[in-house]
Amino acid sequence: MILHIDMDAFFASVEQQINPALRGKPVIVGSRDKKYHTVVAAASYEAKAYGVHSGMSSYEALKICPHAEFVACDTAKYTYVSREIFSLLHNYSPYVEHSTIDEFDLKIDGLEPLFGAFLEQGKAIKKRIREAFGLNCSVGIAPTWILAKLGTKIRKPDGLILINDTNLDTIIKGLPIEKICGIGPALAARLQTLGIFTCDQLKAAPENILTDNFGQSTGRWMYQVLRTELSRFDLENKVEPYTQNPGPKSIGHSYTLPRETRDKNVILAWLRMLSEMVAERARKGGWTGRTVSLWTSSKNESSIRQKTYGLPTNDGWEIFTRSRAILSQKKGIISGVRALGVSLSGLISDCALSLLTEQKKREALLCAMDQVNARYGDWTLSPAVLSHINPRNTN
DNA sequence: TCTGGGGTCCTAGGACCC
DNA sequence: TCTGGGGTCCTAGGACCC
Repeated sequence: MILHIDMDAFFASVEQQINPALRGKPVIVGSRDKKYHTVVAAASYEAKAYGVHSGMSSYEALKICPHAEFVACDTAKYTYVSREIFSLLHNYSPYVEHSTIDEFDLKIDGLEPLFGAFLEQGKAIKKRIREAFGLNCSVGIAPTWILAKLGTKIRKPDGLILINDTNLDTIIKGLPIEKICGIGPALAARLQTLGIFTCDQLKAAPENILTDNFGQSTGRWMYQVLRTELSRFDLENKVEPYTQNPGPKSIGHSYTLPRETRDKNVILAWLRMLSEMVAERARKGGWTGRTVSLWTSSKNESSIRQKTYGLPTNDGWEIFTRSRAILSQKKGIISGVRALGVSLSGLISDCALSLLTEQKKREALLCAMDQVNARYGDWTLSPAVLSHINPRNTN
């Protein structure tokens, strides 16, 4: 059984806890330190009541909710609170996972003797988080991660639900397919052309219809996503949360300019800036990477060009040089630039690299030892611990 | 004054090697 | 004179998530 926790209006709620003057008021957390030219990263439930939602431009949000309090996004703050919640959850299960900044997963099989029935466990955790942080969350409990996640989504805010074979079909009856994590606008539109609009319709769809239309991978996933029994294939295909944090696959930064530009100097200045930001973060995390990607976008189009180099780097100048080279090739790079981004992938952990260096040093050492011994006779050089039985040692 | 910024995964085709 | 197949790496683009 998976117990999935999704914090309610997380960023906005943290701000309201830290600053009591914001409590009970509509709060908009913007992604940048500007009231306009940004989008809504999170909205308090008071703001949501006016139709404000994350992702919409703050300009639009302030139009429909002019008296909202605007707060700049402070990721460090939210990360701190998130880690605190994570460590608190270890009191409830030995298996806790942290999938995003405001979501957590607990495996709760076999814990009933300690904490009571599944719903009781959910209730206790919600209460504890509220007491400790003043924050509300929604909890979904189900045999698979995807169903637990669905549970939090349909019971938000402050929800609690247990999904199992007994109530699954009742719950998904008439539920729009977009509620499933992984089915966005594009897949939903394609499903709708097949006459599939709701979760119960999706569950009733024959597997071959889904695989014929969406391929083996996505098709099988769609067939399994609303079922409680999973095959090995499905366990490998994210119906379950990942078991351990595998580290990042890429590190990137991007920036949207106030307006579109063709000025090479402006573009290069930002390229340099973004490269340094990426490099700094890579070094901080102990990563180095071989592939540099340059993303450019204008009003109507966007493109990504990437190039893989033989040697990994986390040097800002080197990343800048590589991204500038991609820019100068111009193939597919759009001329007027509104936003641009630099990202480093093909990441290798610094540790692995230094292990590699250590290994190289050791190989060089052994090679040198062999050469000396070839020239001056076996056992001229040997490991110190062997000195007392060294055939060349007359003592 | 008019849309952010951080990611992940999948697919498909081309180049290249054995 | 004519023709295979498996595997890896790389790139571009699409879809999705918070």
